Amino acid sequence: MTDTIRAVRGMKDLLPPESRRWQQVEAVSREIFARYGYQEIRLPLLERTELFARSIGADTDIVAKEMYTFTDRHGDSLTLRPEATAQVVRAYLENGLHLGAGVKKFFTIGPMFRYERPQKGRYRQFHQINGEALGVDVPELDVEVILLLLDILKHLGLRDLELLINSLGCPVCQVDFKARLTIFLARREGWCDDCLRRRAANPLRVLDCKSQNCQALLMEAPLLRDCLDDDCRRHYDRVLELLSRFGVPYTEQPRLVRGLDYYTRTAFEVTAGGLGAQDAVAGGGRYNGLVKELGGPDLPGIGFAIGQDRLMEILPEQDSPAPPRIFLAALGPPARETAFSLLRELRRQGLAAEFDFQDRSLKAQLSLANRLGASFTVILGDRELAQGRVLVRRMDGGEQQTLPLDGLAAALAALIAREKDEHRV
RNA sequence: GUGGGCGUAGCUCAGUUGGUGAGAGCACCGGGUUGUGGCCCCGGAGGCCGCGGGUUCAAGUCCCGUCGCUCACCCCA
Repeated sequence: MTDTIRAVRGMKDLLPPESRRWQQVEAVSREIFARYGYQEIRLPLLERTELFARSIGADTDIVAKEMYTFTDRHGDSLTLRPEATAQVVRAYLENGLHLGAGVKKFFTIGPMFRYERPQKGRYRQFHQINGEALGVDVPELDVEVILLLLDILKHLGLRDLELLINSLGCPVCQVDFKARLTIFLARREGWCDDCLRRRAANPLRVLDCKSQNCQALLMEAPLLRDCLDDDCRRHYDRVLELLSRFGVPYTEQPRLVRGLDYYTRTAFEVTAGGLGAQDAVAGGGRYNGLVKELGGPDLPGIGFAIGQDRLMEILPEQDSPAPPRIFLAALGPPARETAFSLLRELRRQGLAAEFDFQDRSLKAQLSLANRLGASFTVILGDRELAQGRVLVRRMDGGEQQTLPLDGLAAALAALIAREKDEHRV
């Protein structure tokens, strides 16, 4: 168009009716979180840059090139959060939540920011639903987190999801593995340019290169799971055992590495069709070194993030019935006066009511009522006003009845209640 | 950052080898009912054809540039 101001690249307006579906997704999530004993925390969108630099890893793409970072008026370097886990840990420590014994379980929902080229399923402002459990490192908790995640997705009506899982081991295993992998990578020829770069910076990333050629070369690469020490091995085996026992289908993905440096042991991803190249709807894993890294005691943690924008893309259609609405159609100034008062009265009764703020013909008003999905329209003109009555029109059939203006709110409430009962049957 | 595709009405899109007046469907407004919605019929409003430059007698159509959107790479949710 002309030079009207547009939304910033990679950021979108969320409009009705879609906004309603987002609310529904969030409501379902909250309900399932509550069932599993996870409580909501709401966190700032802005943090000191150092928090992310230290937790996510200075060499990761997120930190190296994707953060929205700026200096505030005080000279502090601040960053719009690119992910939630680091923040959750920060809040956990800052508020002394780690001091009590046992597991602490949280969830948080909100926007994250990464400066990337937008594409399908990837935006500069995107939205995550996060679950985090801190303080205990037992395989049962890993399984709980995965079950929780799958439960949410299932309650949202998603099917045909695939759970990919791997163990990244602990830092000790990783040192061993990286050494072996580095040797392997150096001995082979034919890596793509990106992998040559990764080989130097972070060899683990070579593992999930999408180039067919590199994947072929990787067929004989050492596997993380062969480098796990006894504890990590036992932990991983137990996770898999429990998943099997609960009948949760999974696919072991020995080359699943994930792009944040803090992951240890269990790492997982949920993928779905229909998302294009960005097919991960959710991902997560254990982060046993993170709390300590951020200055706290050596406490473990595990969590996941659901990509809400991607989730919305694959959500099955399901139209929720519109709430019953009453529309007030008024003809002429005196009737409009009465109608406006009546509008307030109906709403005070808890009824959803609306009227035409433009003074238009009855025809136009009924047409509006129809568009809004009103179940009843109250018609109020001079004739009705003179008799102290109104016409009440059912919008689905068109039958009309006359009701006294006195006590109209209660009468309509009764009508609506009966309506609801009938729908339930 | 790199590459492909696309920018015509609020939305989805037509627009033939460049050739009188810029179109359709949906949505919107009005009429067909003196005070009665949906369906139907009639009418109306709404476009610097993304922007700038060039070629040409003539550009929505061809060329260059630019901005934007989109998909993909990188990487992740």
